[in-house]
Amino acid sequence: MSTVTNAEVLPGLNTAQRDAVLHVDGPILVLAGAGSGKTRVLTTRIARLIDVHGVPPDQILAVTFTNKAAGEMRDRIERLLGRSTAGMWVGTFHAIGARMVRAAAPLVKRTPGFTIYDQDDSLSVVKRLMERHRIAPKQIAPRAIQSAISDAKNALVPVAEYEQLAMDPFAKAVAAVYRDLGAELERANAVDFDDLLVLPVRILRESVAQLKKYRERFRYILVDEYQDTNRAQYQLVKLLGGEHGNVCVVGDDDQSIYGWRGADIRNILDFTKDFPNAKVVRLEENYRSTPPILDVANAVIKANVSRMGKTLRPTRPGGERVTSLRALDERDEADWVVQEIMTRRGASGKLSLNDVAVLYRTNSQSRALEESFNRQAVRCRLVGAVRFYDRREIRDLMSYLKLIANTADDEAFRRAVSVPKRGVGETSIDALAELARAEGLPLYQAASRPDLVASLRPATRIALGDFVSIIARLGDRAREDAVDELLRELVDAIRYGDYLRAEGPESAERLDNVRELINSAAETVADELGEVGLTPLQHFLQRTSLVADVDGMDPDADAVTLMTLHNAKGLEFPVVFVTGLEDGLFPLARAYEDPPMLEEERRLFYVGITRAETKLYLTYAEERRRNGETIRSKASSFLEAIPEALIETKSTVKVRSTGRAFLGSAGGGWRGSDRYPRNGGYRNDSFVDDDRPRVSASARRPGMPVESAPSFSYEDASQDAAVIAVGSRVKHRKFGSGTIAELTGLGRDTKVKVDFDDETIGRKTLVVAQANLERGDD
DNA sequence: TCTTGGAATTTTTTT
DNA sequence: AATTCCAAGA
Repeated sequence: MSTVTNAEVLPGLNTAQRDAVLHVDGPILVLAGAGSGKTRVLTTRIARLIDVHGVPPDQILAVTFTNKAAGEMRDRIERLLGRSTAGMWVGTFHAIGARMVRAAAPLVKRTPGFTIYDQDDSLSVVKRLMERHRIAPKQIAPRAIQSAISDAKNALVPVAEYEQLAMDPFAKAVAAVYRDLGAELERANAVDFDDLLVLPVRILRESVAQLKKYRERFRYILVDEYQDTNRAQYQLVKLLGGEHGNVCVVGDDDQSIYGWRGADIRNILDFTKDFPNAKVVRLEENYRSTPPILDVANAVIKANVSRMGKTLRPTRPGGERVTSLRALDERDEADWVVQEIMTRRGASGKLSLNDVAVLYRTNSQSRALEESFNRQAVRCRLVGAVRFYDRREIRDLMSYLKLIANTADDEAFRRAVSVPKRGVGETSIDALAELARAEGLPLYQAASRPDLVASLRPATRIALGDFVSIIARLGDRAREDAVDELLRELVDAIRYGDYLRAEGPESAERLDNVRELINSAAETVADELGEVGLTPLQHFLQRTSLVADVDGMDPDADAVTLMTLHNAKGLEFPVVFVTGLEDGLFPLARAYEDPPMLEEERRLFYVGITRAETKLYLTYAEERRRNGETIRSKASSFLEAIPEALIETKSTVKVRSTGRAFLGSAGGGWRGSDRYPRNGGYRNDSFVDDDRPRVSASARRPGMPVESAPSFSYEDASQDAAVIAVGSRVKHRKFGSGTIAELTGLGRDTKVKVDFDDETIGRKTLVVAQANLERGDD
């Protein structure tokens, strides 16, 4: 007896969920609030399609946001069905796109073994192309160009159209690079992340046969997290499912947090226009969180103007109030978080570390937290931050593997040929690149042509010859060998261990990472995914270039999870801390100038809140180091906007200060702000006792006259020392004279922005303690 | 070609 | 704070 027949499954579902599950043919939009059981709806629906309606698994396409979610979805469906779902395509848009490109590679002038360039790879291509077009990176940031191209691709704007629309110098520069990038990627038999969406669209648009093939194959299409799809993804869905209309999209406009990546909220708002007969189901009953948490969530999201409007209704009873915490600084905040976790663990006895997540806006915030966890010997796992595959030693070896798999990959060639150092430097590579370009060849092939390299220095020629023969030899092995075996041979051939050991004290850790890479390669060799015609190495590379941070999250080890709010999407934890709730950090300062951006930040906060099942903490610090300078800030406006009654307020310090001004700080940047003493109730006034004159924090109070002491002198300022204040004149050894325009940071962190008289120099940011400024000329 | 030390610079979020 | 950039020297 099937486990997904009406009698057994439907009683567990509410009316709306049942509506969504029972709908079979035709379009359906499921507006699923956080924690409303949408995963259950999706999995049950798919299980029923297979079991009750007899749809073969290979006629189903399910799109998820991460590979991890894909794996979980397949597992759950197979558990419901009690059998395999082999043949069903489940994966991210990018993974599915890669598969489509692989299957029709010649149509987009690639081979099935193409390389996927990550952001760093394509940025370095962009830089080189800018050089070719004589676009100064000082004037236009390479990243800006890269992201403009990415936006264009995600919006499906082709090069020709972009060129026509390009009016200003920036857009013209982008257009030039955009055009060349396409040619460059093609020549390298490579694609970038965006191409994994754009190229499938092109394939379906330009080849009737392909379109027919996929339309007939995928009779049922399901898309999760639909609010975060961009135009290209939307187009893909429309091309594949537009005809039969068996498209089920699930999303929540309140959880749209990827606008900056081209996600277009109109996709969800306009779904019923694109599919006029679409059924719409709303899931508003929340099964995840307790009422106090949902009260806060609803109160927060209510402030957004552009939303469809939806209120989460609790189904769970009772629950603790949400706690907010004010801390002194990031370290204080982190210490408190760890202690609170341990206290809760002691009190309840059955709270496992796996039940706890600590979330933050930016990756750099993880550091203080991680240190605190380590200091207090509490296990934690960090998701994101430095991705495994981004580590230098891993990138080194991966570039070899990529080059072996695809000798046209010039990015891989450039990296591989220069580590370990073998006497082929930038000059030689550039010379080789010139030769290669003249012949229209990839670097590797140019390097293996004796007639071409004849013009290079003998030493360079020999070094290149050795390199080429190593790659060629390993290339032969790659056809047969397992990837871990190949990696061992590689490490041996280039003496990578010796190289790392010569590098210094971190070599042990790096060697560990190399071993880990070899282990992970050993695990993936057997995994075929039903695709044919690729070598083990090609499988390995295709897989590793699409892994997300959360994908590698190991749920077995008992540890607290630390990650960004973006990474927390789709996850849930009994206990959640949202940290760093300070104005300027969350929401980020720039969001204040841009109302839609502010709303997106608020949605991100909403996502964070709704991750919590039983207890939510919202914390902030009065002072935090950011980019090397100490920033003082007040509680986030998001926090302030929550009705007081919903929150229990705490502070790391029990005794309140009187709020009196500091005697020692002339200019009084902190006057009126109440700072708490660190220990006990006694103010030890380290600022007053410290006899070192300090640059005041006045810069933070625009409009106030600025007075400050030069931080680099303990004695009286000498005659030559510059007056560091806004408006004063200074002289720099190299840049000449200028006027101070801005002053930031405290003590040794003090930085000035100087407008130099020489127009070609313009405005520069200098660290006062280092720049050796002299008194200016007037 | 590669090393070095000082200077300048950080886009927030990621498939 | 930490990485990346740059110019000068080996």
